[in-house]
Amino acid sequence: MSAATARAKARASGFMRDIELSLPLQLLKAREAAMARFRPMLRSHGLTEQQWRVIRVLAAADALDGRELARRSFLLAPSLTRILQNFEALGVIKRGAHASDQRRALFELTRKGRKVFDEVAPDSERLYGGIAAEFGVEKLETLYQLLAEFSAALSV
Amino acid sequence: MSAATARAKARASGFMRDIELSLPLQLLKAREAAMARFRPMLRSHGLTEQQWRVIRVLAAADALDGRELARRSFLLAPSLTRILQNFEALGVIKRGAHASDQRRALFELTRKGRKVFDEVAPDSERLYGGIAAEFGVEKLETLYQLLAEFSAALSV
DNA sequence: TGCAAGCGATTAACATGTTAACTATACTCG
DNA sequence: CGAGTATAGTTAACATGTTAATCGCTTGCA
Repeated sequence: MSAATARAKARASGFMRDIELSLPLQLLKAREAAMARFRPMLRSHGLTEQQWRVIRVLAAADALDGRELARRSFLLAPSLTRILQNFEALGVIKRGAHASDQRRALFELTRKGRKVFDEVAPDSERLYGGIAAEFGVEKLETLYQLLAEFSAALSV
Repeated sequence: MSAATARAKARASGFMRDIELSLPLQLLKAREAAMARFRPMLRSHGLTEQQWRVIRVLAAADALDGRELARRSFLLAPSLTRILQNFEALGVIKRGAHASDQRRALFELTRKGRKVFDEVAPDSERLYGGIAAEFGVEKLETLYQLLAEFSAALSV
């Protein structure tokens, strides 16, 4: 596009920063760069990224209710409901009753679920290590810090 | 979970870094913190985030073929196909033929599409300005830089 | 006690993400 | 020229994202 055309377009449609200055888009690109490595590995284990997050959270806890599971795995309730129904049918998790609140359900991995975790975790750690090495451990730390500050700054 | 339980679990299921050290998850959280502000605004205009990306890209260009539109809006081909079919039916975009390649289609905004852009762009700029102000322009710049380096480092 | 409000989980409806398959067109090289 | 390969776009199938509505249970409070 010529400069004249650009000016004409600016008059016609107003100004807006270039889409390259869209933070959601750049966050998405960075995320995709990382997920492009994890996704094929997870797929070879028959898991989606979100399913792996659920297994990973449950492996680090004992039993969790849905609310806490959703918070830690950063999934919305409807997505979590579907994943848990699927996992329950597959025998990867089991559902228990909450002692004092009949609304809640408690979820935990079955032996089969823990086996899935044990199979996937080493692959995940290996890929993560590769990313840390390529990008640089210090820069990675800086990025974590900035992301945390950003999330905190906007959550007010 | 007690320390003893944690150790037992570590023996039983192997080690894995805490999920808080998942870069995809932290990128997702930061992205969600930002999108939580944009999404209600876009919804009030009847748009999804992805639909707005398409309009925004087309507003900054003349006519684009699907390949280039997908690249700039960072959408996969199937998603783009659905969005463009929807937009075409609504009269937001129009589809033209490519001069020398019958496989390609050229897409551009209609007058109606440019009107949508003109209505949404000021709201988008306003929200973006608020985020930049709250997080800090310099830190935002650092974050952009780190994200770009990360994406570049992993795209090898 | 009883009821209104709140909460946890699910369901519904539609849009997008993800991979694979498919169609039509374009290219390449013998 | 022509078979084989590559590319642009679409379609299919299933999983997740997003918002709204629903249902049962719990809690606060008159």
